[in-house]
Amino acid sequence: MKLRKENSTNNINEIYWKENCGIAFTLSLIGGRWKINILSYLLAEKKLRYNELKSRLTGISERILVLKLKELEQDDLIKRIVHAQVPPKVEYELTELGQSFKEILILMDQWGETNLKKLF
Amino acid sequence: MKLRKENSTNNINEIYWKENCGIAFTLSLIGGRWKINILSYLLAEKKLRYNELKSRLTGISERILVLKLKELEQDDLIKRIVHAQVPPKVEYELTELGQSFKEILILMDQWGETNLKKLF
DNA sequence: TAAGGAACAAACAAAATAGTAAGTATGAAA
DNA sequence: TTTCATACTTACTATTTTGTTTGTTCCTTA
Repeated sequence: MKLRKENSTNNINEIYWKENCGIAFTLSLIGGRWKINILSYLLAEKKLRYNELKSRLTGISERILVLKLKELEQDDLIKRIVHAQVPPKVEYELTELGQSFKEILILMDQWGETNLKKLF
Repeated sequence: MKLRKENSTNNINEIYWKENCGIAFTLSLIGGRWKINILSYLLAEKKLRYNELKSRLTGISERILVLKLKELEQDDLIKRIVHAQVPPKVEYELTELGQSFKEILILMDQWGETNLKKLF
């Protein structure tokens, strides 16, 4: 899944900062275009199916959705619940760790909404 | 400075989310490998020269440092103070808007430090 | 007159992230 | 027996971000 070059400067820098700086560590888990959106939908709606997430995340491709869900699961921020059915039914929800982002997400949302308005 | 393709799906998605989601907007300003670190050093030390930032940001390249400082300045998060001297002296400090990130930075730092410890 | 410091700039290259399009598995319903 | 729905894979391509290297400017001091 990961194709990161073990010893690229980029990768070395990321590791260094993740281990030595709380903020960098935090950002490494929720950074990028989609992860916070996934988290905040799950925060608001508790439990969502794959397709429900897909339709809410306007513009996301299936590949990226699956990829981000996997990464979030590996980092123990979300939980994957598989129902043995046909057609398949898979639900996602936040773990306890995922829930602990709540405050940060709320603050980031407030900051964003406040400052977005200034631009329009 | 920007070489973004006006109508790549990637760019379209970013714009859509920036305009419609506070968190996405926030993240668009502080995301990436270095920006939050720059902000938090400036938050802690008030005012820093170019070289001082460079030496604190272990591993950063000059090109990226300059680029990120420019972006932060354009987004009005930091202020560039030029002293007319030779050799040059340029200082950076947070704007008021930059300062308003304080709470978020602190929370992200706390979250990170707490959860970093669990890994070691 | 040559070297030096601070803060960049420019050309190029590598790495990482995101997107596209087509295909797979499963069993039930038509 | 073919179609259908859901939740993905896979192979490939494009875009974006990050890093490397070398060079510039300007006055100052040796």
